[in-house]
Amino acid sequence: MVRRAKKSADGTRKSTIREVAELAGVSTATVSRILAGNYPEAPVTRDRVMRAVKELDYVANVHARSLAGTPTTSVAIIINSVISPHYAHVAQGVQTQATAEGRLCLIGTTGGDAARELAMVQLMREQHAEAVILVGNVLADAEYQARMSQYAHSLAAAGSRLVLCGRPPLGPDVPAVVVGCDYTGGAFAATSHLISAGHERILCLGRRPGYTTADARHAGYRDALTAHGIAHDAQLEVEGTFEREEGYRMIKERLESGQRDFTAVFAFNDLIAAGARQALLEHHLGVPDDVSLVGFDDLPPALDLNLTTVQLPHQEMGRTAVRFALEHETQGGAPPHIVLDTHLVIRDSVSSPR
Amino acid sequence: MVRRAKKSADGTRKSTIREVAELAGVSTATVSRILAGNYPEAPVTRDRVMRAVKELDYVANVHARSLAGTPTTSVAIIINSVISPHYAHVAQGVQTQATAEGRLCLIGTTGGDAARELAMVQLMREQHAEAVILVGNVLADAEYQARMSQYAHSLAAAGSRLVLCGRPPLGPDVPAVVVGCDYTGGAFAATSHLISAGHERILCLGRRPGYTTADARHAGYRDALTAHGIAHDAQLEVEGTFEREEGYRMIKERLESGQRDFTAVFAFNDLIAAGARQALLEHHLGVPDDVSLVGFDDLPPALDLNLTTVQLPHQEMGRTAVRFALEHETQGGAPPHIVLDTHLVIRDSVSSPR
DNA sequence: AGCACTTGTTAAAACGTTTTAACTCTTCGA
DNA sequence: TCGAAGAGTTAAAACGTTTTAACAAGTGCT
Repeated sequence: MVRRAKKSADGTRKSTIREVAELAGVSTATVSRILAGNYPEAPVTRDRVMRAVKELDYVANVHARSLAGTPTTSVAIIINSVISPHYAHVAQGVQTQATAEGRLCLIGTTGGDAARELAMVQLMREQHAEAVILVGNVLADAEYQARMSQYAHSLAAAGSRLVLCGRPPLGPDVPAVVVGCDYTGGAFAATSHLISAGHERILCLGRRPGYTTADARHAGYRDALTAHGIAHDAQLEVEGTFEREEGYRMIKERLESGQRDFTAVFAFNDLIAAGARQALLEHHLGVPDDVSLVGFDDLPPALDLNLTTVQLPHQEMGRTAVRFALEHETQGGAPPHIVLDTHLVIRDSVSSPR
Repeated sequence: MVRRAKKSADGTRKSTIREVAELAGVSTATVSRILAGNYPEAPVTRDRVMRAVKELDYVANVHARSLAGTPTTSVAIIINSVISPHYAHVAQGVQTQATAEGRLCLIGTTGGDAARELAMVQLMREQHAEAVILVGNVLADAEYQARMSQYAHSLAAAGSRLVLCGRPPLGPDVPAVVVGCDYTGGAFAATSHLISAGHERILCLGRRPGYTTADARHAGYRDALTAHGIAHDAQLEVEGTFEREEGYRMIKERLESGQRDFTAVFAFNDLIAAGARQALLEHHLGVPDDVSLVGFDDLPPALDLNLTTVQLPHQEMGRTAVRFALEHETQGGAPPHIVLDTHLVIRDSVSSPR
């Protein structure tokens, strides 16, 4: 019996493999094989099938396909926000590599909300994403450890894989790939650079105890001071988040209260540096003539500000995350922990103190 | 007969609705209904089922579900690159709205390559995305018209919908939603602002005949000159793409060849403005003291440069695209064409000519 | 001619859901 | 006491692929 194509309400008519088979006068198995191209096939049949496919504008139904065997391969990335340069760059790396490896890229944003993160992870798990990449700054407390372990196991149970990008690793028994970056080393280099120029009173902006990325940078800052025999001064370590407005606020508040007790500023990211610079300028302090400034990230604002900063391999992190997530998939063994390098980019925002 | 859960190679064990049903001592139909919650259900049964679901950490298989009825709902966005601020903002809007409407967001990048765009559209079509949103600058020639029409029909045939975001509309018979922005009006306002300040020799940067976004801005520029009775001078209209380096190049080449024949610059986007500004500074021309500068987009660099610019509703465009794509889905009628407004943001990069 | 391959094709059984139609109890009104 | 209506549940039929196992038909070797 000939099965007729069903017309749906809106007049849409998706063609099925059956119709193609009928039109070509072969079985569905043959069509499937010819399209997959992994079986011996007679040129004549092949032609007939291809012609039918063209004619019907046939596209295989992914859902049916996934169900039957060939699982759809996609990689998911979950970030705070697409418009933050750092996340955008990592996402670009993930997207590029995913495409290169023949995978589709799903993207979800959380706005920094742990509940939405959880929901997203669930969603991606339902979608059977091959890997779920979580990126970003986070409070690394016990609650975090527990939540991530749960994600990792839950995903592993569904045949997927958790990747932490720029987040602290979990235990060795937890099945999660970790891709990090030597933040501490970068901060050490940045601070050392200022010290070499003769600075000793270096303000650091963006301290946020408990948050991994901030902590790592702070550690590098302290290490550099120690290495050069300079005592650290807690008064010079200002707390704030990683946003432009915060950089502005931190400097502004300090200058307005008359604390002009530093000759250089190390901002924990370029956005903070941009805000800080604006506040400095408003107080008639030039960069680098009056105050030296070093940032972190080397993202768009840096170039316009002529900012000496620490370059991070943002895109490379994304690419690496995908690469290892998929590679590791096939092998067994302990999940890898990769650490990428950073390097200082010297522009024109540092000079010697007067 | 009791079917046992299959163990896959890596020890993974996804639980099926069958197992849940067995554990709860009911049929799969009941489990499905209780989870969907759209049917009468006895509290006792409900409890048993929910307990079983919890115990097995059961998550329904999307593919099976889509195949059987409830189609998975996702929205796809295809852009040049995630790291370009404009695209990132639109993508953020799409992501936000998609999530708000309970949809997943797929993302693909093309790098500006038409072939990859085609491949992406195919891919999204296979994925049964409810809507495919194409955003960005494009050469609006006949080939474009043909390609887009093909996309639109192909997607419509698959029950999906094409959305053009910041791209020129196709014919009225082509099933594509168009979300645009009043680029011409914005450019008119920007140019008028310069003219009001007393400028008559206004350089415009980023001309690119045939490319829609550039053309629209150019039209606004010309209109403003005409409206104020100033004759346009083709010598003042410089060709270039929408990148920072190009802005730098355009000004640099001009100044190095001694053509210091303008008092103001209208850059077709903020990146161009950033590059232009750098070149101006290198030639010891201050902004706005020596040369006035207006940009377009109001994206991150603008704030740091204190740039007067035209604000575009980037995120709103993304949100609107999703909203109309999904809304229109249910109704019939001609596909909508929405045009959003722009407005001038005045900062400190314009002054009167000396 | 008989046998063992290879080549090309197919019918039918998965895959894991949702949904249709049918079935069994209760309950209630007449 | 009967019949109808409703509540709760289920067996079985989709959904559109891939894949397994089986089967023809052709080829070369003895």
